[in-house]
Amino acid sequence: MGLRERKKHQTRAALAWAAVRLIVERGYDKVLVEDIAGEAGVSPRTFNNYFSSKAAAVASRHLDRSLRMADGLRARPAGEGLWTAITEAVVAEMTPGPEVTSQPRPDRETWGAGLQQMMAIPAIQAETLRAAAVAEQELAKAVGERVGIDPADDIYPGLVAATVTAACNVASQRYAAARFTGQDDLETSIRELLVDALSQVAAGLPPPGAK
Amino acid sequence: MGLRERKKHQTRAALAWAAVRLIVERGYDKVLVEDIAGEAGVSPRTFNNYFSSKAAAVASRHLDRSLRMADGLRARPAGEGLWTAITEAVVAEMTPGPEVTSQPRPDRETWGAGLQQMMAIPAIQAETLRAAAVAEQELAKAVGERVGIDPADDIYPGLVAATVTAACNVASQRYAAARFTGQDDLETSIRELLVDALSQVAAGLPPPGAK
DNA sequence: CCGACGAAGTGCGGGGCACGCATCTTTGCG
DNA sequence: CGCAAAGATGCGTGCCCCGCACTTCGTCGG
Repeated sequence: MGLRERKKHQTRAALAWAAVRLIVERGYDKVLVEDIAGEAGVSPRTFNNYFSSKAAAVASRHLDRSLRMADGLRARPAGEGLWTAITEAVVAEMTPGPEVTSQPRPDRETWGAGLQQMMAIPAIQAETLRAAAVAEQELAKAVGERVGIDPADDIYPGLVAATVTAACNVASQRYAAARFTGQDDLETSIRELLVDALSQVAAGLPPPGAK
Repeated sequence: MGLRERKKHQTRAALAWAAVRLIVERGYDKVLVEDIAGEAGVSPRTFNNYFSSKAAAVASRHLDRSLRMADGLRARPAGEGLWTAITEAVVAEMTPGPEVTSQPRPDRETWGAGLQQMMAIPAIQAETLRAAAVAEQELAKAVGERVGIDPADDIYPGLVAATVTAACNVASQRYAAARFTGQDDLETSIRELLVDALSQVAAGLPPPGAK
């Protein structure tokens, strides 16, 4: 990869990160495109060469993460069961790294509150969901490869991908909600939430004694 | 319901419908808010009293339909199995009424092409997904009522709702794709697609001989 | 090594859009 | 019949998104 492409990725990442950081700190409508561009050291016009909106910049991180899930799934050993492979690939991407968990507690709470504010903005929700939908296509391909079914021929890979995405959304939502409730021994429990949700959908969600 | 509220609903419906019709006919960026408002016999400013954007107006029909699904589920007989009830409620809302199927064939194809164009616009996709997500909450409540589990206590209702929504999305997507492929003996097969997708997710999507 | 090519960054300008605010009109109710 | 509330409208503003033209700088063939 040449210098050119590397700089491009750097700029993209800088813009996306700046967008998230500033918006979490200040609130969505108190951050101008100008601010984000400035933070990343480029002109405002350039921002829109990378992202079609503020919301898209924020969602791009989610998109990238979701795309890495598909890659992660492809990287799982071939002998592994489908749902085990999926669960591992998902958990690997959804677990916060040390750059988060090593933050001092009060900072993390401030950040979490800001994050919730941000995710409450309709435009952000919409773009985030769209990002998930885009990545879902890629996930469907990866699932198709693993089980040997072309997504174009059979609905199965698409259904698995959609279901996995849905389970992730529910789990994250619940994770965020629990934080608000107060209890936050959740550093590990995001994993548990995901494992639980995925195993339930894999098992087929039977109605009566469902749990 | 007083006259006031009825007029409000009328105006809302007129705006939403005008938005869809004009955009399908002309293309998203060749329709101004002004046009939609004019079509509905209301001032441009009023449009934004009802919808926060063009895309939101379009998605509102999807939102309403999805909300009716939750109501439809509540209306199913109590003895009926959960997934049967869900399937019926979903199919009831997703089946196009006679006002569509009675259109002359060429008109319907033109309309379908325009619809696909519209659904290809990122902003529309995003808002549509968001509408589905909002309605999903309501669906989760309805599921919770039916199985006697509070969505706040247990993840199950949320998972069912999310999974159902996902299955619907996959089915519609596939329905639209098939139309593009040329074969359109699909008037009934949207039903079959839904039944198939829902039964698969209900059964748990086992990997090997999945079909 | 160099020169042309093409991709990325930038500045400018315009068409809309979303919304706050003040005002006018309609509705429902006592 | 008249008034309080809710809705519709008009106006003004700040921002956004993008098209276009121009500059800058990696990249690659000769």
